[in-house]
Amino acid sequence: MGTVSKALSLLTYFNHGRTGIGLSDLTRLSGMNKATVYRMMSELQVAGFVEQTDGDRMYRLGPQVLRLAALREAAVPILSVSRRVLRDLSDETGETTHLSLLQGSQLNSLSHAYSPRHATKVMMEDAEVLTFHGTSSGMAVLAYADPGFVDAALAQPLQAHTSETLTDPQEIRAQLADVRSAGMAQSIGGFEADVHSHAVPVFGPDRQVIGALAVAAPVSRMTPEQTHGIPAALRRAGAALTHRIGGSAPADYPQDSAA
Amino acid sequence: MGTVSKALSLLTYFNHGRTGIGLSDLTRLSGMNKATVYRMMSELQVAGFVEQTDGDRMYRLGPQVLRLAALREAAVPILSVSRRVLRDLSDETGETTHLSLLQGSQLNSLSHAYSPRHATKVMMEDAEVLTFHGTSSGMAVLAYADPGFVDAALAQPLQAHTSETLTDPQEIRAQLADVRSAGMAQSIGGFEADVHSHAVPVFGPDRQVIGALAVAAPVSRMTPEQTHGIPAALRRAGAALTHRIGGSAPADYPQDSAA
DNA sequence: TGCCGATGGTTCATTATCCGAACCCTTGGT
DNA sequence: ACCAAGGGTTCGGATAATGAACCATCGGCA
Repeated sequence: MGTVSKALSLLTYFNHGRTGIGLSDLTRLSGMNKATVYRMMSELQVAGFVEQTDGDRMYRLGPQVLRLAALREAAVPILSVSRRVLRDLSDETGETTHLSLLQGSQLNSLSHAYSPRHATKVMMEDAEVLTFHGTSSGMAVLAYADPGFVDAALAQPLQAHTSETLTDPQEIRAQLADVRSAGMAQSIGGFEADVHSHAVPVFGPDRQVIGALAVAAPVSRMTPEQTHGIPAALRRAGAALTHRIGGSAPADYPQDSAA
Repeated sequence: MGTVSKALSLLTYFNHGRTGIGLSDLTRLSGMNKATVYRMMSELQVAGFVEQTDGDRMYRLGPQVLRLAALREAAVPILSVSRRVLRDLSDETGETTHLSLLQGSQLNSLSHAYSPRHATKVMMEDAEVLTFHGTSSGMAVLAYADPGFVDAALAQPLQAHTSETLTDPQEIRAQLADVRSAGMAQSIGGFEADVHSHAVPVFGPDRQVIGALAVAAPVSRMTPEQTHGIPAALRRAGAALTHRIGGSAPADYPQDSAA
């Protein structure tokens, strides 16, 4: 691995639970030498990718990432496009919706929308890592990912979020086949108990899956009517999002015949 | 310069006018060897910081920056960043400073700092609504807001806080032109008699104005020295704040020539 | 058709750069 | 006064970055 990759990998240790990391912690987390980490963080700091707080000397992400994100949006307005789609889908279903995108080998939640219809709702946080095996979004992505990618994802230790989480690679592969034939993944209590979520894949211009669009509802609210209406609305929204970002579904994706 | 810095410097060539750059262009822009640029971009690509389009092989910023930006937002609410800027500016000028941010269609004061240098000082309260026409902060924001936003703001009844407050939309628009050419707004007794305040706009990552940074001093203390020193310090502080929150000024904003 | 220039991508010997064990300095707890 | 832990620094040896030259492909263009 090159020096640049190592330096950038340091940034992956930041998340919602760890917005600031000290030099020693970062050394332990990365397994690299302290001097190495220090030099890399110094370079990242000069570039504005991280900054150090004044009191404790914790590192945190710097302002430069905001600039880059704004430029990325200017070039590929996935987030701004998705916001409308998410809003409409939340309005239509009355439930929480969210978009997650593949970033390298991990799936990150990046945008969400709530519906004001009900007092109780599923809460979401942006920039969180989603597991492939334990979420409907993850399964929707895996179902349309390269075989090699699936192998790599399932080769890692599969943690059970709840008692409902599937962790046996064989069972997961069997379910992926179901997802492919339905064009949609579904998870009842697989990530958090009491949450029933549906997800459809989102495709890029090269017909590769780039992420997933999902609806998450409390199990208690999944009436027969919702059980029918949510998948229908989600399918439409997914197709719309894929289309609006210039993507197209692969030939074997079950197309909405009414489209 | 280290390898990491060089690699990251490649990202600086992306801007609103150049959202996609080819390998040869990037080589010319950076002055580095083509093989070097290629290797670095490959590493950045694996990390998700850039991606290559399928047709032409232009590089553009990748989805990973979105994740980092979301985390930065979560980690650094703009207020905590502004507190240091306000403190430094108060120390430097010896006067009261405050930050106001656009929230929807109204401007709210959100943070302030006092200087211990003088016994008399302008007092501030956080979370107060500032009028656009009657405060230097409001004028600084309006001067860089969308035309439609300005129209809406001036269409409302314009109350006079003091006898000095401008309330004629025509006169206000004329003054906004002055603010634009100076890059700074100024109000002598416009909100409260006896208060002379200066304000500069603060910009977000999308070059939109998001608020204003201001210095408020008693009229009696505005010596010729202060009349020169406060605007200079304020300009610097405004640029620093805009930068530290990842923002950038629009092209037509009068830049500090000594920067 | 073959030539031309421009582009993206690759190779490999040289050497600049990075690495890491060990060290220093400061802080906070006891 | 001591200790442990954190941030930061040093310097010779190991490694990874470098760049001139090369290949492959593409799109004009006579």
